[in-house]
Amino acid sequence: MLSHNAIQAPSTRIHPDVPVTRHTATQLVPPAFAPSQPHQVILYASNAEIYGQGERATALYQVEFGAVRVYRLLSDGRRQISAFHVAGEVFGFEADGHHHFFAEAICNSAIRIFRQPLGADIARGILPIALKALIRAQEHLLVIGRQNAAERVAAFLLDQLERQGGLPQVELAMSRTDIGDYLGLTIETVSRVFSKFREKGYIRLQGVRTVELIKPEALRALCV
Amino acid sequence: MLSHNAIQAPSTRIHPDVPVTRHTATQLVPPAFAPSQPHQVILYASNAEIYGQGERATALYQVEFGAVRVYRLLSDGRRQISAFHVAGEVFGFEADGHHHFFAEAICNSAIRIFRQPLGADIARGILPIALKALIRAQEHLLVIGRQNAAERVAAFLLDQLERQGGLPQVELAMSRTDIGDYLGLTIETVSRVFSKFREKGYIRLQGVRTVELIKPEALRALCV
DNA sequence: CGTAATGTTGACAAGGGTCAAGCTTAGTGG
DNA sequence: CCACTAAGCTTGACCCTTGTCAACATTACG
Repeated sequence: MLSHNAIQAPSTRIHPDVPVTRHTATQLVPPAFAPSQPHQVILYASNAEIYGQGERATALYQVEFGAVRVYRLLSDGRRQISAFHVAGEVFGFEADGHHHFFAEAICNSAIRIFRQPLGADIARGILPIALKALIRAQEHLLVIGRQNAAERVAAFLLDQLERQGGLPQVELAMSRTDIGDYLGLTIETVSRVFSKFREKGYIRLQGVRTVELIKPEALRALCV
Repeated sequence: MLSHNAIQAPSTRIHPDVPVTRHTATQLVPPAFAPSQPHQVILYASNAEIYGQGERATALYQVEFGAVRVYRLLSDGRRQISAFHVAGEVFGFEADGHHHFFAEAICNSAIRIFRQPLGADIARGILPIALKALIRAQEHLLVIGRQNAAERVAAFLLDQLERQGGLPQVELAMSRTDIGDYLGLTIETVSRVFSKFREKGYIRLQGVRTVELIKPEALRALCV
């Protein structure tokens, strides 16, 4: 369906940028806490890796500010972003002591890292968060599995709207490539749908990363 | 992408069977335990609903025998199955006290139901299970978002193989429709891929629900 | 200000959806 | 026990949405 003749050199079309840049997590400032403390805040530069697939999972992560993408790769470079995370959100749950995904900062971001092992009380505290993540992922399955391009982009925009507290001026932290890889579309298709929404008067684009949702109800009607 | 002109009467093409059959959970035998007991086992007939979207979520469920599908519907009838569950597996986690999905028995099945509220110790016990479900869902996102029809079906068959302990004779509990709705494909496409795999000698079909995986390595090569 | 990265648009192709017909299997009743 | 029927599955023809390729525009950055 997507990138079929993907045997082609991954570098040509498929995310030449993705990250070869492992462990370049540019630590803009020293940790705010000593390692012996229960948590520390680390700053990551744009596109810096926070953790990688296969690494031992020893910590939980919380976005202080900025944004994070969590994704997985196929061996030919196809990428699926399973979630974006913004300020306040917790991510990095893993089941068997190993990360199954990559996490990267989308823009310059501060991440609070909790390294301590999880006690029963903490387990109780993070269970609701994990369950929310589970429901989000399963709802996203419906979007990707059963909705067309316009419906997917509409769902994405409305999700962004909600996350930014409902004010119609939506600031996108992520590129078109990220959006495409989140929605299971190509950047061209994402771009075309944006243009179509603009022509229909559903949205207004002020710069490429600022979307004003003029008719959110029209977008909502698409998501049924 | 799928079912676009879905404004058509949902009954024609889109799962006329789906459920309408709410709460028909045919209780083939009386509960094995009295209601005051911490859990009970209930038998569900094929296609009986175990719980429905919007219901208050008060319990956890474990498959004793049989198989379960968990899914979500769009208003026009498009369906996305987010997970299948077989003997031993636990499902029915919900975050805010309400079910966000439907659960149905695929075939005659026995489900153990735990109705008691979750204490800290239980929360600790089910956290790993919930996290595993989360990882499964996110991995499934990659399959649906970034793999083509053949790759999806291959991933599905290998998953079934693994779940049945690795013996190459795989018994499918679910219909082609279920498989399609799980993989984000139509039944026709699923059927065509099965035929292609048969022609290539990857699988042998003994009856429509029994698949012998002759060359699992060929299927694995597809999933990269 | 020049260059590279990112985004947009168009032309074209193909994977997979839709529609339709035929085939299999399972269930039912005579 | 077998014939009939319905549900489920397969296959083919056709076409639409979206991917691919390519050129161009815009924005960001040094």
